[in-house]
Amino acid sequence: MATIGDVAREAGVSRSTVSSVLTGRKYVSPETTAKVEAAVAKLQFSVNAGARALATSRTMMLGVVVRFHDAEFSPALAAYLMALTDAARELGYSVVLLTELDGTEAVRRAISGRQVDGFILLNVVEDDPRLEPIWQARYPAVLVGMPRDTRGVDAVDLDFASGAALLVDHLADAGHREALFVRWPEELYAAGSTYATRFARAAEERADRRGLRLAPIAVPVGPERVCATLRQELRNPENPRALLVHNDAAVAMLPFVLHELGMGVPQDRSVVSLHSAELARLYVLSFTSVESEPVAVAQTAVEMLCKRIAEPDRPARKRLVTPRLEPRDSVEFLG
Amino acid sequence: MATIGDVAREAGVSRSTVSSVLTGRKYVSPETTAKVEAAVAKLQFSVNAGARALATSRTMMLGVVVRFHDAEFSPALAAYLMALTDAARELGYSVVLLTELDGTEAVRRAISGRQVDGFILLNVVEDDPRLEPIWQARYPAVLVGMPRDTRGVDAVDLDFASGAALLVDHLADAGHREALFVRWPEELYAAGSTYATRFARAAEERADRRGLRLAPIAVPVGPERVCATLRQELRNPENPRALLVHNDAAVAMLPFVLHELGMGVPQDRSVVSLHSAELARLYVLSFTSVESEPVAVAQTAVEMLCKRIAEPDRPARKRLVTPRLEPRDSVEFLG
DNA sequence: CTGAAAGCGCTTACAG
DNA sequence: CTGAAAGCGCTTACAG
Repeated sequence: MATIGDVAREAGVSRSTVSSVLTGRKYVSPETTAKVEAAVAKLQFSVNAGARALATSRTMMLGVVVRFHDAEFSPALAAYLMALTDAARELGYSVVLLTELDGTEAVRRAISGRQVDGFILLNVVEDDPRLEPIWQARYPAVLVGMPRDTRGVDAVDLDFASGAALLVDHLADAGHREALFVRWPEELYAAGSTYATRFARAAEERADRRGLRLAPIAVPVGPERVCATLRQELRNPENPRALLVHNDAAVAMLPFVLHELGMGVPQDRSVVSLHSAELARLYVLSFTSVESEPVAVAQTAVEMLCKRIAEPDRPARKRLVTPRLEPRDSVEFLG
Repeated sequence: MATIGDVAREAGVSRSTVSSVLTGRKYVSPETTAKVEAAVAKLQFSVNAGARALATSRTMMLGVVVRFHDAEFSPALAAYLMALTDAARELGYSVVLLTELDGTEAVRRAISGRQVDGFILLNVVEDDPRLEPIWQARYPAVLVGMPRDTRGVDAVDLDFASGAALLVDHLADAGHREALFVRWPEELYAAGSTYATRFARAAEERADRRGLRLAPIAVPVGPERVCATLRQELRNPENPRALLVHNDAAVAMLPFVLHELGMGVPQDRSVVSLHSAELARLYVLSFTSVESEPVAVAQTAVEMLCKRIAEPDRPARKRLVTPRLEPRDSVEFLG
């Protein structure tokens, strides 16, 4: 492995000059620059990341902290990780993965070992314990998810409120006066999942304003039980014929259950949903929907984190990525 | 942030002594050790990862290189990443994520920047281009997937051959003489996917030996087309009534299509399948199956890589994780 | 515009 | 059993 000294010798300049062209932080004459670059190419040199980290106290690593609640159903995690990694590289950063297995400890260790320059916390919940060590160490971080109290930490998420409004309006505009609100498992709300709660609250509020009565249905965890619940609720003649779905598992199973019950969309049932974008790749989705925006959210998260690393003292920000409605003719127009 | 010097001062010893107790590579008297440990605890000291990396030329980072073929259908990726990260931490390593977006380049950069001590390549294909820079630099690596030529690199994978044998035998033992072989999209075989090819070859060979005629069915990409293909093939009266499925998308949709066609399992159709373990969490699965073992495979991969890092010159190994049959009464016994 | 020197925070022979 | 010194490969004031 070539070092900066080898390059310097090859180019006939000093090590500091090589460093200057490498970092670009100091003017170096075009001729010298060319010589250095030639030497770099010839020796296939590239900066030793550890050495640079030590000298600059910047690791150029971002820690992504994953946690998962069992009640969640999200093939989308991988999509987020890829999007984060790509966005990070765009800005010169690498991503190190931290799992929740030993939870907060992983964060603490990464901080005290100076392994990363900052953190991105995925799937944030209210009073998220991972926030504690970060907050204590005043370490740069971005939350993906929007707890009520971000404790002065930057945060980004899909704008679930406007997503909820889009869907409620879509039903109300078509003349519906009541809808089944198919929710996540209760555990998820209890666990403090921010998106579940925020969507629910916004949906209820908007429905109220638009004169749409919402009949909430808690869907249990596990594919069989999801199907059973849907079957039962769809069969119940008392239930409204419109469905507002915020539960990926239910969205996935619904077409099959409807088909099984011989129910057509939108003739027999009107359906709108908010779900993770990845779902569309895996399932037959034919409902008017608002989809999560993993790429946009990931990019925003990385950008915010990099800015925060550069300027630790700027005021904390909250950003919401606005989703859009994907119409798919799944709602009956009642006039 | 406390440094080793602060700890030394606090404990009243030299920096090298502190280092000795930290690394454990030199005997230090119990009293001195205790003093050092007290100082470490008091100052909340923990070794600066970059500095240690520079001094030892060990980063304690493992690069996990993800790539994904569009024809693949695998909510299992996240499961693999988590399992790898957990296994790595167990051995003191962190995981940095490298995506395929700029493919081989990411690997090359990580090598020349000495960012990681070794690589784990996920979803390896025949003649995988990511192998090139690794091989050139003689860098430690483990392939997850088993190409015909591993080029002297360690490799681990599920034993698809024995999985195929288990399933074929299960059908043959029940007296079936022919089966529909529901395969991955042709693109995947063409792309050199090792698991797709290895399963197919083993299944055919075993079926031959057991007198089971296999009628191969290529399933296209995309949920709608998967359903359409299944529907058509199941309706075709010429087709065998037993199904051997190696295609996660098909496994996921099959129960619904069967139900739709009013076909019962095992009365009307016998089904066995090999699929990723994660699938069972997401779908209603009721077929006798062989499931992938992400945790076992990930652990083996990490262990192999760490051994390889420790002993660069040991001969390359190939390891296959043996799967087991999960019986679910989905095969009719023909006597 | 370029270079010599110090320093980042560790580890590791080497003396003692 | 412990410590002083050199070195890992960079960057960055500071002189010139």
